[in-house]
Amino acid sequence: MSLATATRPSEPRSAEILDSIKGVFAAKGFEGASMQDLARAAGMSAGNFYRYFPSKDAIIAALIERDLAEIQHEFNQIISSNTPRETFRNLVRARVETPDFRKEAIITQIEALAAQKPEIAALKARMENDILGYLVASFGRIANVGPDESRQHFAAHGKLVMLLIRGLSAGCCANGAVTPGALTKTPDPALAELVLTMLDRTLADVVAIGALLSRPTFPETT
Amino acid sequence: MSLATATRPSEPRSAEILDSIKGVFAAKGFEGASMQDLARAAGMSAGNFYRYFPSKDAIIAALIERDLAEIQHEFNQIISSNTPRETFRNLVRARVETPDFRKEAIITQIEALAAQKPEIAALKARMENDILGYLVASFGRIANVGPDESRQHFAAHGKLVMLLIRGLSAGCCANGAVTPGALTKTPDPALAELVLTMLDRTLADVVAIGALLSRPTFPETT
DNA sequence: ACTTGATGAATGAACGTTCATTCTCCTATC
DNA sequence: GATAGGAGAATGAACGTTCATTCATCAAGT
Repeated sequence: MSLATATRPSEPRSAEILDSIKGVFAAKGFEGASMQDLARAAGMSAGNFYRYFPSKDAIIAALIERDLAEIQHEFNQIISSNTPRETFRNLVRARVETPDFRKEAIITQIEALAAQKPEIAALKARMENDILGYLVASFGRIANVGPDESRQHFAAHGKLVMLLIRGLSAGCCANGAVTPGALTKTPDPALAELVLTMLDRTLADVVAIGALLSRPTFPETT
Repeated sequence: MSLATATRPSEPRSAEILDSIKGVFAAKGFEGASMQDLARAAGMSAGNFYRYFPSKDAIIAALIERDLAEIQHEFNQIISSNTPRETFRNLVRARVETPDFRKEAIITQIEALAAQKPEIAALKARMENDILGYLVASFGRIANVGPDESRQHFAAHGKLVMLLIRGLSAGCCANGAVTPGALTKTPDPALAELVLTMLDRTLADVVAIGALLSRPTFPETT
């Protein structure tokens, strides 16, 4: 029976497969990695691979989905923390000092793919929008500001933070050798320090704006 | 006589062709654009296209080369200016407020391609290195500091500036529609303002460090 | 024996690149 | 001025390869 897609394999198995193929995408790029490569990395045949992902595009879609879930979990830590600002800073520092190179390389691929495949572009847009939402919510929590006001005043700050972190992490993937060992590069420490300073300044700005909003003595802050 | 590669076409013609195909690369991506697409955009046949560029890779190589020349020219304006700081800020502002979307989209493609083709990775590395060199030289000029000291103290600042500008410009290419009209998007003005603020702060930092270096009262600045 | 999981060769489309051929236009000769 | 010759410019069909995807077949468990 080839119709009706036989049976749907288990969810956790798909997650395992995603883990085992991340490296291939990171090293060879989306178009550079053939389905044979991916199946081999997953330890199965090309045909069987299609029981887990209906197409090549679906693989990156799944990767995005999974990343998004992880990120959401991290932000939940911040928002539910008693010391949100410290929690935020710790998570940022961890991400800045030891970035996940494969993840960043894959995001680079997704960015390029978005020009070619509208579905990927939509996924990417949703991912960025979601992350921005989490960031703005975190800022609201840190600055003690309601959701609406937070979104209104901190959206640009959120984008700036995304820009800084992504830019720093992407920079250290500037490899050039296809050798997998070259992916173990750490970002320029001096640059990382500067970026952290900028992040601190941005957080300070956010808190200051929040303080102004709480005391509506000068409501002219358009 | 097909041997001896016939004749080498003129340089300016190649530049014209690059102009006419930039949009195709930006809209469809590097792998998404076929040689037929590119030839059609250039108004010639596929075969004739190869008289101008020996391979698909060579096209992006040429694009990088040309961009680099333009950028070098802009930085020469800064370095040879009597008011380098103002010139710098003006050029940055122009780039931030009206980015060249096609150019940014192509850089996104190059970044993804670097994972796949070592030659492109090398070109990309050279491009980034050159731009960093120009930035550091500009900072040296602005802060009145020699080249060696500039390179030693301002390298990270240069990388930060690259990160900020590239991140902002790349963000507004977050299209998703393949429709060419969608490329006419302007960056979030609030974000652009924040980025400019960050750039000003960085420039101020650079000038402050330069002032410290001129007066070697406290040489402990490791 | 029958279902389920897995295989990997086969398929067909798409692509970069090549090349035999045609077209265009300039020049030299009458 | 008209014509023939020839060289470079341009064409587009064809080639060989690669690759995502499918499917007939097999293996193992019950």
